Amino acid sequence: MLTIGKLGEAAGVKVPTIRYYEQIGLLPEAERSAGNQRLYGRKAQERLAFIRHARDLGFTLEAIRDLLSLSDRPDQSCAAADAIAKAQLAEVESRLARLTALKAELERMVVQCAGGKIADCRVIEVLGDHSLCATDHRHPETEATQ
Amino acid sequence: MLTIGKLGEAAGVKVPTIRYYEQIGLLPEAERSAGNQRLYGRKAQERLAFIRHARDLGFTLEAIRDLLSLSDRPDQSCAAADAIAKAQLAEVESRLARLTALKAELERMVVQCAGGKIADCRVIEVLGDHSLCATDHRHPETEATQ
DNA sequence: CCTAATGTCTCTAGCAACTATAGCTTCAAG
DNA sequence: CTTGAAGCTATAGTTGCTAGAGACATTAGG
Repeated sequence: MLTIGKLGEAAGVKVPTIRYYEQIGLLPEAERSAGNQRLYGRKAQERLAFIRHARDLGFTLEAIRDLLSLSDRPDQSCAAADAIAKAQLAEVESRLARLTALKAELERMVVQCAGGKIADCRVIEVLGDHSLCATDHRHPETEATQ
Repeated sequence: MLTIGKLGEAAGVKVPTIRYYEQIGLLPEAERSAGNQRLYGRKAQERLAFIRHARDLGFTLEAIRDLLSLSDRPDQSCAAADAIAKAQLAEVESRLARLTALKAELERMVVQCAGGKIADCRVIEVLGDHSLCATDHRHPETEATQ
């Protein structure tokens, strides 16, 4: 059995984050030692690794909650899991497209800056006037973290 | 002079967001009408457009605060503005790289899912075991919004 | 066996950048 | 003159954590 610190080290997750996951019900309430400290077995370790990995892939905690409850029912169809992953892929692709446009615009800005005075600065000028932009990078939909 | 609603419409910014920007000092306190409603002139409109555009390009409010105070001093060197833009470009490039790796991994996951039962689902399986991954997408640095 | 240094406990508050709600006042149209 | 939209303030909620305070538990060394 691992203490919370060892578990965190093993999974690459900070201790308060583990307690937070428990608090929001993503991890079950841990067993406690005689002195009221949390103890974790292999199942908890796997579950935390799952969460960590899904977070690394950009899934929201809500999506992970769904994925976890799906993985608890191995005999069901995996269509739902597939749909969640596809949605995440679509999300990533859309952010990728957007970021690519941003990158182009920022590069243009930076390259054009001649390094003189603010009054002649392309960076400031372009920021003040979207019509100077080549691409349409106007914030298209709501974005998540990362 | 525009009311806050008209200003928001013109700039593509929601009304509470404008009030929020004023609250955190990104916009100056607006003039008020006899009935205590905010009124905005062209200068405020330009400033808001600047903020909006910079937000669209992914700059943080903190960076925008700096850029705005730079743009208020036209005779100074634009090196600082250039540096902020370059930092933002670097940030975008790093997120782009990360998202590209995520996309590849998600695609692999989704493609391999045969659409059977959860027990055989590649999506669930891969999430549970990072060593099944082709790329190393482990969260490398702290990420900002978008 | 005692002490000091960690580690863990709970609880609360904070971060970015808004968004939403409640309960009120003001304004513009008919 | 009335009604409905738009404005006002103030507070709380969102996501996914992170940081702090103050108290208890555990462990390594002397």
